[in-house]
Amino acid sequence: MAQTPSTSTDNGIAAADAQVPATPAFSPLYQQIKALILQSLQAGEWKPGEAIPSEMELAARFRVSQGTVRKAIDELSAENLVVRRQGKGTFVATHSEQHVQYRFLKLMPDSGDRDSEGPAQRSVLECKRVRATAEVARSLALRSGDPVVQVRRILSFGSVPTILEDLWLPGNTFKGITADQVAGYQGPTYAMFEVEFGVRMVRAEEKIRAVLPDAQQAVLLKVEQQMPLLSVERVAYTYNDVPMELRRGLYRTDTHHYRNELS
Amino acid sequence: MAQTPSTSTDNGIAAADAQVPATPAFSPLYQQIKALILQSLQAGEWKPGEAIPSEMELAARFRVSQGTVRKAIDELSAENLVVRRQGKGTFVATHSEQHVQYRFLKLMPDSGDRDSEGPAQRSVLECKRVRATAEVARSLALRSGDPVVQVRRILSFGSVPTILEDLWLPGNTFKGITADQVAGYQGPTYAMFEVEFGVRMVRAEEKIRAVLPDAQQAVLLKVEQQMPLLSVERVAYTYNDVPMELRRGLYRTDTHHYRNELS
DNA sequence: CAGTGGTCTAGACCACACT
DNA sequence: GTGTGGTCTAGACCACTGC
Repeated sequence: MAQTPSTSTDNGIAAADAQVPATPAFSPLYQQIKALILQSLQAGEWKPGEAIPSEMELAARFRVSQGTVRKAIDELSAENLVVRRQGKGTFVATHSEQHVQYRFLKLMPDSGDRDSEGPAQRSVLECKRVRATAEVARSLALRSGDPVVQVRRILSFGSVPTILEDLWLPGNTFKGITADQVAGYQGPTYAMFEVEFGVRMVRAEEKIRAVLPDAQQAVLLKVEQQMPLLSVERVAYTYNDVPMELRRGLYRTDTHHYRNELS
Repeated sequence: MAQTPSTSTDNGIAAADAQVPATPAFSPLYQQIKALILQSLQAGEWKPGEAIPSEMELAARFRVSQGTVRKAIDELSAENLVVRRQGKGTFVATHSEQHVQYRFLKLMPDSGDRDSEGPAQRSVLECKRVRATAEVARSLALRSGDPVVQVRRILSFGSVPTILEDLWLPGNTFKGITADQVAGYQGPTYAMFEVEFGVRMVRAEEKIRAVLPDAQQAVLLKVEQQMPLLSVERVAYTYNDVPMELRRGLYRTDTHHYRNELS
């Protein structure tokens, strides 16, 4: 990693042959540093909420300048993997105590903000071991029939059932998860995943549709079957784009709306 | 703007009194540079698609180092106001010829990508001068009764009507807009706004709901009234967070879905 | 006070695009 | 080759936090 301003453009890739590389495979130093920090993050060298070493320390460890470490951390920070706090340090991001609770939930009350309606009440209807259907397996990069945990729950705001959700989790990683754990944990469920299973969700993709509930769904949400609902299918990923959760939600949108910012 | 490493922390804010400032109002140099570049962008000093001066030139103009200009442009680039191209220069972002056509349209075909289904066919149903309702006025920061232009159109993919949209535009800025302009322009409508009216949309907010169409909407989209549709209400903003368009779309989501990425 | 992240500079060199 | 953005360094100083 040592590299002075007058170093060659070698890049650490020991070419076994002198053929013209199809891809130059040029990767700036700060990207390599970023990858190394990412590895430590992934390996759990620093736990969620903890501080990572200071920029100077990391610079010394990797034998690069502070500026290079800085640029690496800049990107990690932009990806919400890490949070900088001036005067204090850089901390591993966490779904707990994050000033943005419910980072992945975009449903907002039509009037007021999320604080004004208070926290959601959760009631877990089911939490059972099942085998992955072809569809679930595809989303979670498993094989059909692999063990998964399915959780069904309802989120209510002001005692009005608003979200009906099904979660599918890889059975091996979430071995022994119980309904009580899902229902009883204080704070976001993704925070519980961090504490109890060491799984940190880093990003997610959602596919949104308008649908009508089936008979059972209508009963559970206490709405008529003619009421259109938002169907939100989410796949959440840990590090390295490994999918770790499939979630299908039905949202009432008569008093709430899904809010999105485009740029 | 001249500031050497040993400059005082003055910051250009000539304090009229010595009271303790409620807000320190500290703004780093690069933020001030960013604001200046933003002003030039807004004033139209460089047109969409054109190159802005090189980093070295801007550094000389503002009497700061290249690194400081660089950080200013970094943020403008992150906000999609400007596009950097190594070896060529930095260009004013545009909705035309942007490799990401339809930057604000998140509706995707269920199978394949947007290229595979080809461009949308547009048919403009209406384009008329009206007076702003209270609701439209609120969204566009106008007063009730102010002149606005309302456009209604249908977007079809593979000759299947998929989106029914109403657009409201401030009448003063979009004076003289015609249905032919909206329908006939090659490329995104937002690109037409840039070329014909000098209006560049920079960001947008959307509120999404599931709804059933009324009788007229169902006829126009050629769907049954029981088919749930996505209602997408968008407010698009120019520079300085000035709202310039209100758009209400009804999306079919039986063959398409609204795609969102969370992080 | 010391330690952290944040800003700014000056200069060198690299990768890329055009001519 | 020239000019552009992109990377990297070294060092200084500023702003914030907590001891």
